[in-house]
Amino acid sequence: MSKHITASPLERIAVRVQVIPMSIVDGVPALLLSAVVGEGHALPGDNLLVGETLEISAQRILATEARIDEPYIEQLYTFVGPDSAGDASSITVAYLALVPEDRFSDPLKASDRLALGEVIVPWGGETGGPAGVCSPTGEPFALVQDDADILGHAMLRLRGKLDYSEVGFALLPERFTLRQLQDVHEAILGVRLNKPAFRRRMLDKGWLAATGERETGASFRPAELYRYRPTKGA
Amino acid sequence: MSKHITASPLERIAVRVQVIPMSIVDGVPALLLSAVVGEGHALPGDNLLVGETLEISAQRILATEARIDEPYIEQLYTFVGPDSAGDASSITVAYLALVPEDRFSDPLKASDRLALGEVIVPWGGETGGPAGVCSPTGEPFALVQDDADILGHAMLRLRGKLDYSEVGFALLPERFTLRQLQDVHEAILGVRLNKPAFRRRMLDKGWLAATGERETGASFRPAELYRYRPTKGA
DNA sequence: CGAATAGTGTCTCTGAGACATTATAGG
DNA sequence: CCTATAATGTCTCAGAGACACTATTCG
Repeated sequence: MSKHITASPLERIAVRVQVIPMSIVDGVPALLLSAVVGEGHALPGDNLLVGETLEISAQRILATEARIDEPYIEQLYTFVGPDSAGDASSITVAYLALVPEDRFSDPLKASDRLALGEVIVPWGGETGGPAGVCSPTGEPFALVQDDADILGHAMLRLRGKLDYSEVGFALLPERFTLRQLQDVHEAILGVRLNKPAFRRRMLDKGWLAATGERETGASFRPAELYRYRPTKGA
Repeated sequence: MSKHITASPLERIAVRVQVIPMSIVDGVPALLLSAVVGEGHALPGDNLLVGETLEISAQRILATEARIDEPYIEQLYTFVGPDSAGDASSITVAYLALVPEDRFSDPLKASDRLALGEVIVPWGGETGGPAGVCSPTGEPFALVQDDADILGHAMLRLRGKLDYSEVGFALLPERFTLRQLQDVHEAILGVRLNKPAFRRRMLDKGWLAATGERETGASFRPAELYRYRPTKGA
């Protein structure tokens, strides 16, 4: 590590914002990766621009690099790492962005610089640690260590917050069936859940409003569609 | 908000690290505040120096401004705010530091620039929001909005992690009684807990190792002293 | 022995897993 | 009527609150 002799010892450095655009695709946690010239794939990211807040910067990166608008967004953590030039150091702020599955298809069709990756979590429960990514056909993507760490943090955060927060609904369309909600939970937690218990728990929380409508196109009994109803107050 | 015309739109700014040195004092969550000239009290903080990681910077600030060494330390969150000069913007990374109660007394005796503040959480459960501080005699301290927000985040984080992590033990000396552990939990959660249930839960987690020793100096039956035993593996 | 707190046994209630049963759509 | 899935009823088990009871130290 190089030491600089400066007039002021104060560190004045570039700020990098790195984003994980995540969803549940085919029942598996998945994310969008941008192609990096000659380096395979990496998380979408860019430097913070003058006048931006961190959250606005993350939204700009998502819109520019992954063509995703109005995501649910959440800060993960911040660390010191090398800057884009590679010699000096910079600060990186990692963000997690969640969207419903259907909002991944348009960006993937429109840009060949984007790739879909399936998340591989090599640890159980809330142990924590880095996570990996592979293509939908199963070939592993090479990730830099920082990206694997960020992704691991993202999965840990999701598993921790899923049960008492709205993150599960950020991964679903506005109207959804209880089975879809359960699929999302199972994908994030990496375990199978008990159906009656899951239904009871979700309905008891008061988060769900039945719409009276039912899904269409199934060749069996159609499930009722629910809507997320944010709880006002404590 | 002022816009700058620069050759590069890249934001190259100072990084500020802000720390909450927290403990449980007399059964109440408390923290150390530094005196700011002409401005009352504020959270200890300083700019990131060249070559420092964020965590090392937080430790330096704690050692320098609050005379606290080897704390349990945890990153809270990062936001864009005004820098120390007040005109341009900077990035602030907030850290939470936890120490046992007895490690607050030496710094408070040694430095008259430090003040002890008791945390006031104006919300129940895990609702979240800013928190306040008052002196041990009950007079409120004025906090800037950012500090109140950071403090609220800290309390929210503590409440959320208390039950499944080691943060509770970071607030206790190496050997402690189950009553002390329960006092810590009650102080953080802001509720009274059931004694037998609390004992069972803690002992069942396998986190505690009985030392065989007992506390001394009490005029009643002395409690057994326990030690925290980190769980290896999942 | 009295006071004060440590530590435990037991009842009950609640929430969740397991499993079986009923309900409803298309073919 | 068959099949596949939705939705629900019920049994059981585990964890936690409530409460009372026993244990142990000092004075």
